[in-house]
Amino acid sequence: MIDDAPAGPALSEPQYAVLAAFRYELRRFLAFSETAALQAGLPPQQHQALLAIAGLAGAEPPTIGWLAGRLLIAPHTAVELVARMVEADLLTKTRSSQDRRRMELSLTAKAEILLQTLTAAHLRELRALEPTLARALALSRGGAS
Amino acid sequence: MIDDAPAGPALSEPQYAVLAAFRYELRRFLAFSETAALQAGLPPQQHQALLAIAGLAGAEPPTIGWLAGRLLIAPHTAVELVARMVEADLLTKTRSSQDRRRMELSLTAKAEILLQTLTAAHLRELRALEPTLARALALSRGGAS
DNA sequence: TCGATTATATCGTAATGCGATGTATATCGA
DNA sequence: TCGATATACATCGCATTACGATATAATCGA
Repeated sequence: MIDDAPAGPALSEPQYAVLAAFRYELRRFLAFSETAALQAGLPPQQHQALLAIAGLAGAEPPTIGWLAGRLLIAPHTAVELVARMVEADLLTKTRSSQDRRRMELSLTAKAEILLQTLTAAHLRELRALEPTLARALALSRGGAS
Repeated sequence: MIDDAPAGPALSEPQYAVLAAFRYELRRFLAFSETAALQAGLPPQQHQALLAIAGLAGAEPPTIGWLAGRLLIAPHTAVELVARMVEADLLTKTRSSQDRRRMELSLTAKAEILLQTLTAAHLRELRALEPTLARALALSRGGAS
């Protein structure tokens, strides 16, 4: 085996266990979310797009580029995502009159209904998962020297 | 707009904003993790497999089916993942003598070195991100009736 | 007004997980 | 102990989705 660490102090086994547990809980939450979205008829990434737009408090209307930033995807990937969502009657896309390069996005009534149900379910799940997640998170924080 | 909810009580805008913020922070952590793994030369899912195995405290040696359970993927997907990792000299796969159906997995020295560096970086990142994540998590919990 | 930047769009490609299915081994009941 | 069933791993083809490279239109600064 290896006695000495090549890139820092040796990590104890509990640190791997704690981080692994945190990632496992994260996966479970994300898996719940994906399943819930799919059961509602939404590809998971489309659900995230709806949530990001609905959660935008500011006065600025969301655009494709803004959505890409929130979802951490490339702008041209957001273009394709939005095209699928417009096709599915989840978003409307209108060219901005101020800046004719921009496309302003807004939720359709269908999207709002879907998102409302999904968000309620997510908040319930998060309340159930929160203690475990918070504990794993706290352990991770305190786990290293 | 919609005054009344079709599937439960109406959700206020702040609830969308809070949940959206939580998911955004989650994405940022996961994006950090993927980038860190790739920079170390590991596909992200292979990194997760290494972490899951290293974090296994029990005496039972990990198998392909066990790994599938921890990663929340189908068993045959884990088969393919493990095959890629054996090919990349990250795992060894030996048939169990107790149950010749099972394949027992263990990390190679190369994998241990990679994982140690990655885990240290993740724990650092998690310490930095923890306040924001914990706050978003707490808000989500308290956000619904 | 011209070059640089920004915003969106298109096309081909690659990675990865799944469904359907197959094979070997183990286990349980009569 | 033999056959039915369950378990564990494996293979193949397919679908989804994001990316890289690239293109076009609109805006902005000097």
